[in-house]
Amino acid sequence: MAREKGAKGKESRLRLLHAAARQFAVHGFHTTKVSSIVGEAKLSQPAFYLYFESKEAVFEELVDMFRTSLQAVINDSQLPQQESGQHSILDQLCHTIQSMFEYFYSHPDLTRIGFYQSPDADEIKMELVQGIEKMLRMEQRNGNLSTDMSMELVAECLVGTIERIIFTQLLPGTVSAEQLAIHIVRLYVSGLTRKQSKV
Amino acid sequence: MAREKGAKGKESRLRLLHAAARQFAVHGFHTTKVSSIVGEAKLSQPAFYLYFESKEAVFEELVDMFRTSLQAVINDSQLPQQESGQHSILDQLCHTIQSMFEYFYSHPDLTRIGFYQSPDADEIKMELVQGIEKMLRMEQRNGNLSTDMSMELVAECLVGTIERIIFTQLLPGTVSAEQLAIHIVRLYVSGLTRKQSKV
Amino acid sequence: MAREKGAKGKESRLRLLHAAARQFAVHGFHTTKVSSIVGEAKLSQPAFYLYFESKEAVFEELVDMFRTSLQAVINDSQLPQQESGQHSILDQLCHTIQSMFEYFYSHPDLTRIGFYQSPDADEIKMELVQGIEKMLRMEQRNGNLSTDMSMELVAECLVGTIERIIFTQLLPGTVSAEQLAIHIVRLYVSGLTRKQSKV
Amino acid sequence: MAREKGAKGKESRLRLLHAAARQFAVHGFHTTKVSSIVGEAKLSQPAFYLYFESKEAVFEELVDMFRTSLQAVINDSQLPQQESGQHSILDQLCHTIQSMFEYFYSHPDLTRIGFYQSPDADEIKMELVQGIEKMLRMEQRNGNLSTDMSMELVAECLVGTIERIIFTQLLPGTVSAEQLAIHIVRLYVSGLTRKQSKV
DNA sequence: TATGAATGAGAGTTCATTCAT
DNA sequence: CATGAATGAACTCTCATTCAT
Repeated sequence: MAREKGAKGKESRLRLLHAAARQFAVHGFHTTKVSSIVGEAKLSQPAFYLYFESKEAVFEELVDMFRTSLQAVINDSQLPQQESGQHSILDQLCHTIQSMFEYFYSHPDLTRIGFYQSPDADEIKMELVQGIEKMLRMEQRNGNLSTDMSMELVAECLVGTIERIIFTQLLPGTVSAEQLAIHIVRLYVSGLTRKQSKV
Repeated sequence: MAREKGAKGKESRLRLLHAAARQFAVHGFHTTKVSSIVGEAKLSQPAFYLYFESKEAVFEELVDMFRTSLQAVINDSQLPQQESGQHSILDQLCHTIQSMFEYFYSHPDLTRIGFYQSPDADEIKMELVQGIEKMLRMEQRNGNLSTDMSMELVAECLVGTIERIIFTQLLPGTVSAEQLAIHIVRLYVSGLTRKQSKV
Repeated sequence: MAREKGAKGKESRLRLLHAAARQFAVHGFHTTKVSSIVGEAKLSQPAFYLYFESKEAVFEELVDMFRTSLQAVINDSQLPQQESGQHSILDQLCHTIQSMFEYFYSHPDLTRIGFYQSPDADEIKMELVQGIEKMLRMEQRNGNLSTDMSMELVAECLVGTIERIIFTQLLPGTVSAEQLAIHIVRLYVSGLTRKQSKV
Repeated sequence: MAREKGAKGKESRLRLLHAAARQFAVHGFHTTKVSSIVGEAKLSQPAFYLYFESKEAVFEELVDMFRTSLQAVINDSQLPQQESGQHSILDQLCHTIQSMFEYFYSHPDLTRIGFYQSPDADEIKMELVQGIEKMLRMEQRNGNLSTDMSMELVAECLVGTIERIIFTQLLPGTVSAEQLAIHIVRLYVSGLTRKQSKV
């Protein structure tokens, strides 16, 4: 199976993958018919099975792509050099969130699939929570954050926020990734009370 | 059709409704088979159609129940009249959220359906956002909240948080509705910075 | 599955079973379509799955019926009381073979399936060989048979003969079960040479 | 189409033929996929259609090879001219059967196909029956065989035996072609009764 | 001579839904 | 009020076969 080698084959596979992502994102797994996928990809149904084992298999492939990319984004964005100097509080977190938002924004279908449609969604979000929790803990250790809240709970809250914001603000294009990241971090850091925040 | 009256009929209908809620909550709409619903309700398939027009119809009925109840909870919890003096900031919000959490906790299946499974989930959450936004605006007008953040955005963030917290903290029973409400509101009001809040 | 209880259900199941036997016997497993089975049984395709798990399942059920019945025939026909007196040589074998022939004749479809179409055919025939070998050994011990041939080989030969004779003589109705049994046993006992046999 | 000439072409064709024989012998016609045949032959699917019209066509070609060869074996082995005196009874038959066994043994795949898998199997066996019947009749006319049995029936019995013995004794290599031929003929000629035969 | 890529046709199976009782 | 029995419609997947190179 999947003996394809040449450029044409790879292109067809990609077309199918994109079409599948679109359909799954919009209609969900069950409502998406293989026939619509191949329809959008302008191929016949058997062609689908030339490149994928089953409808489930493509779905999983897409979910894995999302999952892997998301992890990569988190890891890669963690790099910004921690200089000795005064980077304002939580720059790191803000930067990571912005990077994630940028990824989500440029992969809306995968994001919808990975966050909404997949049975693994919970797991994926858990991983996200853990990543964020780690960052929060670090800041906490650095003395930048209050010690009387469970950072795990805060991370959960933040992930919930992120998740929702993606679909109501980011993907519709209402607000930019950067703005969104800034707003959210400021909110979480300083809260809603009058005294101005410094972020 | 066949508007049933007797007690037995009503009971059967209820059994089906509960069974459906359970199945939908656990397996989602498409994966839930009418046969499993009637199986759990210890009735036959035709009996199902004696009480409901279709599989979709029960689902919608359940979603509507959730939607309506949620609205009621919001409205009812809004009542505690603001007495004379200084009730600590955002008591109202905290109370509302706690009431909601209590409702969610006692109706986990409906909650899962209304928040996760339903195509109307977005709408329902929007309504929730609006309710919360209204409250936040009021506090803002009362001078209790910073004016340099969009209360709409904050409401969105808060709803995202609530939504996630329900499934990871509340329903598993890890934290009580009251505690959860307090924590969340404190987080949103005071933020994560060192200086302790008094909420 | 297969919740059928009433008389009508049982009758439908039987109709399907017969139709399946017919179709499998004539066309073999792969060429037989579920659509032809239900066609012959005057039912719709879903009805088929009301009574059987799959096309393979019916097939196996039929094979098992054949296998079991065949064993039963062998066992039951082994009973004829061994009197002290002179029952002519190999009466027992002859009687068993005749009983088998009678069964085959009255269940031609099952026989075709069990002997020709089933992947288990080899096993079934092996069982048959063993049954016959046992009888031959008994006669050998009784001093009725030559000791310089492997009874296992003879049993194999005999089963081959039986198998073929069924389809070319018995089922077409050319020769009766009784006549056939007598001829075969006589042939195997006395051989083809001039000196007359006494059977 | 495309009557190929070159050596490479002929070799590819042969490879396919062998692969097909193997696959058909093991899995039967329907379960054998063209893809497995070309897989075993290390060629691509279109290559298959370069040399054969269809899956059915190869199958028929193989069956025809078997059928023709078998006839040839029978005819050729009939040659050993009956010399002067008393060649022991049924030497001819024994020799023919041995020749056939030798052919079967060296062409196990074709044999399985021609005897088991082909729809023409019945016809092929009928031809075999006729060949053997002719020989038996000749011996009968020569006064070597009893006259009170139908030689047609005996031929049928013998073919059944041969058929089975091939797959349970010959092909597994348990017994040699020569030994097998001797045993069988002795059995059919002298039977199972005590008085020893001299064949 | 050979193949990567593609497809038409069809099979088995599932499921929500209804008929007859 | 309830069910055993049945079905229409649809969907996923397979396979022999061909096109274009």
